[in-house]
Amino acid sequence: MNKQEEVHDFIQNGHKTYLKHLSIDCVIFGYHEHQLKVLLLKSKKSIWSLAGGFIKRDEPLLEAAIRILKERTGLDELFLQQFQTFGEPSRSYRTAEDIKKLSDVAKASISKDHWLLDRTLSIGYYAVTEYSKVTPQADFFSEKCEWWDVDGLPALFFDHHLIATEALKALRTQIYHQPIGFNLLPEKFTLPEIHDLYETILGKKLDRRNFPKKLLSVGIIKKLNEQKKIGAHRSPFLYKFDKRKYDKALKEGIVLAF
Amino acid sequence: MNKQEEVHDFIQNGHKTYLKHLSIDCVIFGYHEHQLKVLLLKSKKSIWSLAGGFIKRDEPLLEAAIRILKERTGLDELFLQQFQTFGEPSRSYRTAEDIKKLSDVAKASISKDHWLLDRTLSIGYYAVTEYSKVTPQADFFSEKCEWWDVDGLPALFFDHHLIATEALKALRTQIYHQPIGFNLLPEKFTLPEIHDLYETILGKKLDRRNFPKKLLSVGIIKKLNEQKKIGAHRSPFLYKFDKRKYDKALKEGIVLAF
DNA sequence: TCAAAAGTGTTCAATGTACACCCATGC
DNA sequence: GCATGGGTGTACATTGAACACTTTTGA
Repeated sequence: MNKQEEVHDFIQNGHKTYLKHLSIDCVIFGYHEHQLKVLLLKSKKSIWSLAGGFIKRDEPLLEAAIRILKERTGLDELFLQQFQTFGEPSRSYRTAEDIKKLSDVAKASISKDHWLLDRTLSIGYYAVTEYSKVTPQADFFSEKCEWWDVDGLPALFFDHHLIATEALKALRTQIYHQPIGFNLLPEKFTLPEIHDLYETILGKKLDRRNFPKKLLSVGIIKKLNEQKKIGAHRSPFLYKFDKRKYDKALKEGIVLAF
Repeated sequence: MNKQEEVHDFIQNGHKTYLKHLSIDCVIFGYHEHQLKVLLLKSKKSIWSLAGGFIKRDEPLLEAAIRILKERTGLDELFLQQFQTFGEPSRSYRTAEDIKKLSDVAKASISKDHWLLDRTLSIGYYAVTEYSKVTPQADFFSEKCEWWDVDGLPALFFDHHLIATEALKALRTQIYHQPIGFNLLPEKFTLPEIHDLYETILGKKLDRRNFPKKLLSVGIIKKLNEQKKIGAHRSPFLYKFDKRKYDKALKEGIVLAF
């Protein structure tokens, strides 16, 4: 199927594949060079939106989120977290006009009870990734797929601005209580690297000398006897996560104060 | 409509009123005399379950949760919190047999595509209430409605045991970051009363002298110049919440350590 | 030898934790 | 006067926060 056929098929037959009234929206955060970004999509005739999708009739919820994420980023094994379900009735009213923008299906063929006109609740997930790992890939709906600075998002579809804001809040709360970094950093990483990750996500400066104390004392990261060559400067030591303690902290929660 | 007719109508016509594939389950926690309980319902031919319900086609999600809660407890203005959405496909498969148990509708009238046989995702909310304020009230499905000790729940419907466990985890996490007590305690309450509330929810002893320090230093509670007569013992002072600071802490979050 | 980045430890302040004796009340 | 429950403060330990100079590296 070519792209146009795919869209057409989705509009005509999606209701046979997907659950009604429900969608998933993923807020995909990417960090890079001290910038926190969100991956947004845009279709030709429409506005920017989060990476979203529907849940297949027999698909586990988490698998659907992973699938949607993979369709957008090509990555799995990201840090992925359900954080809130959005259910205002007004959040999602589409018009036949909106659907027509998706493809050149004759407007007449969109009946009043078309499945895409239904009220939709959306289950919000957020993900975090190192953004150079991701090749933004527009899917069959979308023309563009780009990273936007979290502090400068454009006008967004529906309530996606609210979803993005809540996701950021949830991520920043979470980072004080769960370790983060596995799958976001290389297997062996330096203190400046992980320090940067935390500063970027929290959007604030963290003292360079105090920062690693808690992670080390909890045992989540371990210093290795190796250094990384970084060119014209002093070689930083490499560290790695202690997966056992990391997972324990993930499960039981920790209290960090930065 | 009498009860039997209501059930019948719900089974036959519910799909016109409610959203497909979606439900809400409320884990209603009640505390009383240092015991933390959960309100459970049981229908005649079935098993114990959480207080659940469906979302009306144009009803905001939160309103639906409030409505379901009110149907069960007669109370509104409870501490009510969305915490997770459950979406395993296997979580909710009913059989025509299950539906028949709800009423004496002829089994033959339950077609294979009956709306109650659909896969259902459930949005989990929890609530907390002082349990003497609640008159457990069986609804039109249920025969019994009782408080069960959180540590001794019976076998539960579907994945309701998981939902209850996750709710308790969420409540216990939340209580370290948001104030709780408003609408759960009388307008004026004593330190022993609020101390008891926290001990009951957390399921552990908290030092009587250290406990109020943080709440006082953050200004969430204020000491009044009045005492409560409690009979044969020394009269404890009354306190009340500073609603402005309470709400601020609710919104911005706090860090408590007990 | 210089510029850029990374390594490292101490002091002080705030917070958390442990702990026990006296007081009020009603019977 | 006694049993019960409530009121209260201090000392110590832990944690967090602030802060600057030295070392390494390659150009």
